[in-house]
Amino acid sequence: MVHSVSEIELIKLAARLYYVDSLSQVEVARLLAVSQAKVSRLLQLAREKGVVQITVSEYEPRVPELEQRLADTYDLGHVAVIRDPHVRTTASIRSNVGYFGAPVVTRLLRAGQVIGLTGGRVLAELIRHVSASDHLGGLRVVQLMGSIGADVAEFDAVELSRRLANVLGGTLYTLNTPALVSSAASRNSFLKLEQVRAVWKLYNEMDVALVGIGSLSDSSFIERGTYRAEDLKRMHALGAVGEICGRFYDANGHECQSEFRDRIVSIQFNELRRIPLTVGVTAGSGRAEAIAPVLRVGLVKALIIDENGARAVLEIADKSNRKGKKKGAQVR
Amino acid sequence: MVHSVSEIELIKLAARLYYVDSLSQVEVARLLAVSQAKVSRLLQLAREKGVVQITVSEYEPRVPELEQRLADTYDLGHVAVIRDPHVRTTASIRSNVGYFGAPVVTRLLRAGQVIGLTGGRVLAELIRHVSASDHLGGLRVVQLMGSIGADVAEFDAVELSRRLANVLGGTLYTLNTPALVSSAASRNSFLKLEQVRAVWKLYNEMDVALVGIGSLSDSSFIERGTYRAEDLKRMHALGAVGEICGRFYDANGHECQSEFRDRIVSIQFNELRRIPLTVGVTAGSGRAEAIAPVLRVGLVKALIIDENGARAVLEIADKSNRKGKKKGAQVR
DNA sequence: ACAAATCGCGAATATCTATTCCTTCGAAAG
DNA sequence: CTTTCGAAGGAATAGATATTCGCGATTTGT
Repeated sequence: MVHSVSEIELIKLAARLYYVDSLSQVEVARLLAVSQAKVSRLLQLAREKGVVQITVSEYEPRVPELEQRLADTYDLGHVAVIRDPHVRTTASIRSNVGYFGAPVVTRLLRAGQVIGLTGGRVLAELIRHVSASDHLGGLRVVQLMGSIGADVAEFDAVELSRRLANVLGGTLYTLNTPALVSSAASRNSFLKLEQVRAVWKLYNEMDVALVGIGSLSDSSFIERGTYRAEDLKRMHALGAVGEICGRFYDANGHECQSEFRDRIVSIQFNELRRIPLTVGVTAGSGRAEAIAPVLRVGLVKALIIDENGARAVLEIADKSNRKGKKKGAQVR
Repeated sequence: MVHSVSEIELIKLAARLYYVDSLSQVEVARLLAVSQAKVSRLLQLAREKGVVQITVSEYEPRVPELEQRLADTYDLGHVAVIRDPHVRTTASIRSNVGYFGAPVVTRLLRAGQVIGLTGGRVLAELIRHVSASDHLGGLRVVQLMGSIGADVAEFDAVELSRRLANVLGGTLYTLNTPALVSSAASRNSFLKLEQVRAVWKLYNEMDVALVGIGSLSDSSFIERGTYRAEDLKRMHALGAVGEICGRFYDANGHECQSEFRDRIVSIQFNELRRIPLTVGVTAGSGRAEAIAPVLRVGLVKALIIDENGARAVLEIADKSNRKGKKKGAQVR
């Protein structure tokens, strides 16, 4: 692919006519007596070779100020607060967090690590935007909880794990069980399965876990029919404010006792807490009450969140600071 | 059309995603929760507002060295030597000369002037590329010779004059006669027509004339059937080397005596020579022998020519310099 | 020297982008 | 409160661009 001097002149000429004089490629082609296809290729070369330079004034996709405050307040190692898009629909906020969160998360991972994943819509968006060019290799990607519905949804832990393993390079360790089984006994028999136990063992070797944080009001579990609205109402009465891996916890970050606790197939909080790096991935200000507790107790050690969500979380922190004992939180 | 801060952030984001991350507009639209149409508009704004800056490394469409040599050799006021394109077909060379020659010519013109035009394919290309944004107004555009064929071709003097008058703004003065009539008597009766005489009078007020320079070997006149190949052969035997406005001349730039001379309806050489600025527009190295004489005798005072043609003309100049008396030409 | 592989190109086509047209919404005027 | 105007944006579509495919030329390997 060597280009002669006159070839480079040709490229310059094409670039000049197209970008400066804004002729169409067909017009340029006529002028140069080549095909439009060739003009398209010439222009690509022009961009690659720097004959044409396109500079875009920097867009800052993150909000450093909020990141700093969150990191200070909850003593987090890594925080990414993703600036909200102009049009704030749930979907656009999610995909924004996914798009700009993906490279942040990717940079936390190293070749050969054991990575755990749950499901969730925001997490799904993030995984979608993990680029194949960040290939690491040798990962072991482990599913942290069973599947939510009978059918495998786009954002189930299995699907996300599979995609991550494919894109970054690594092996998928799948649980192949539902998230919620009919009884404690049933759960125990599941856990005895060789396949499941092999996965479970990896929980102790895990380097990074990526988890979604669920609220009681807007939950994938209801959408997918695993829990019913009444179930959540009851859990709420018991003090539950959020959910991770299908497990409910209260405002102090303690897991709630309930009929479900023994029927859920997923990593346990004590195991989760031992993982060196647990990254919460979430979007939307309605989640704040679910997020604050797990940050406070260190169940989640890093956070990818949207701008509005971040503000909501900080507001909660401020409130409890003002009236309660100033435990762990400090004003900056 | 005022844009808020968040609107500008939106523009930046769109530009960033499109130009830096090279997402398609549809993908950007999904991410921003707007339509693709809006993204297209945002990107346009981004370019207009300088959020995106596209710089193209300079392409030098002209060859200053050859221009200098031609100007020195023939004492020309204005010379443009247009760099040859990579692929040298007759068509691509012509359109190149037209494209880059057009602004040069336009810059020579002033509002209110009387401009004369002949026909010709290169001149046609040039006129084609005169941009409406260079509107001057008040021009009088005069046809310097009759039409070559029965049908009006793309590159007939009428058509070119009409277009120039339209684009730059001015009135068209058309001859409405054939270029070659059947007899001297016929010619005389044509010249007596009030309409024709009105045009002819303008020849004395003319500020600028744009003329093509024809060779005997490759002539529009043959293509259009005005002259036959035998005619040209005969003219060649009489010493003719070129043609301007349908009039033949020899290597010394003197008009040839011939049966045609009294039958051609076009401006005369003595009138042409009085015009303050006569611009020759030509392309192709085969024309060199026709070009050199008219430059030497000052029938043409400025030149728009392609690179190869320029070299050929200079070669002729060098040759006659070396063996003949060093009249007017100087080595630089 | 000949076959095989590679390259470069343009025609056809798939894909992406710009524009047109129309609807909606909100502000200003009546 | 109603009407009118204009701005803003999306759906449909016209128009432009990128990609695929296959062919012929050129180089490479045997």
